Amino acid sequence: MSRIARPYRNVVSVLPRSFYEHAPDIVARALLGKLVVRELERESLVGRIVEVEAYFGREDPAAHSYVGRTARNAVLFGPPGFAYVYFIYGMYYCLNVSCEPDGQAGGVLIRALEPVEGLAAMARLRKLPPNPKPQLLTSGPGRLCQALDITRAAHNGVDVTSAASCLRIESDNYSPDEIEVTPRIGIRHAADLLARFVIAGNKFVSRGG
DNA sequence: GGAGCGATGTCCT
DNA sequence: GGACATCGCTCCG
Repeated sequence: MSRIARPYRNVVSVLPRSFYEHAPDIVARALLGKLVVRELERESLVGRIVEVEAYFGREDPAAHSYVGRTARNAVLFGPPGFAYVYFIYGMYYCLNVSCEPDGQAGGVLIRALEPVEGLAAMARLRKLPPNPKPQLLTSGPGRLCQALDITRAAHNGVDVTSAASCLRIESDNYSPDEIEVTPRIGIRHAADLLARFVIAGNKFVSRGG
């Protein structure tokens, strides 16, 4: 029996805004292995980032920012380190983090987490029976938003660099051994661009893990 | 285990 | 009106 209840929190700190002030592919790679922390009323839900995709600004036909600034995508054009949450296929939400300096569009889509803390609550939020296969909780962009109760109304524009935020990204100084790079998934335009980054061999990536 | 498909709301043309 | 950075279910092997 360990005296340390939550060893992954030995040295945990929220990532500063400067972490996100770079090109989306740079930030995407760097986000692998970091922790998404979602504070509920009574408990914390935590997952480790194992799969991400970079979406570039005005030059990327697959990016929401390609068409220029609109009401929906405004967060992508704002300062770095803010959550961009959008509603897709009439049913699901997807979580991104804005990057690049203020005024320049760019973002990173969080596609899969390895669940770390709060698995029972995640299963309830996903409306799954108790003790499901953990891969069903947070492997996939729609799934992880459901498991962490992330919605556009509550979380679009939230500052993920604030320690006081109910949705933030932290580091416990873990860094993945090997990173795999592939084309992005589920898009029509620029489908050949190598902008998807996964922790090699991780069982919680959304496909082919 | 993989291909096919329907569900379903919002945004921009 | 059409597209959509998805998912879970069926059917088929």
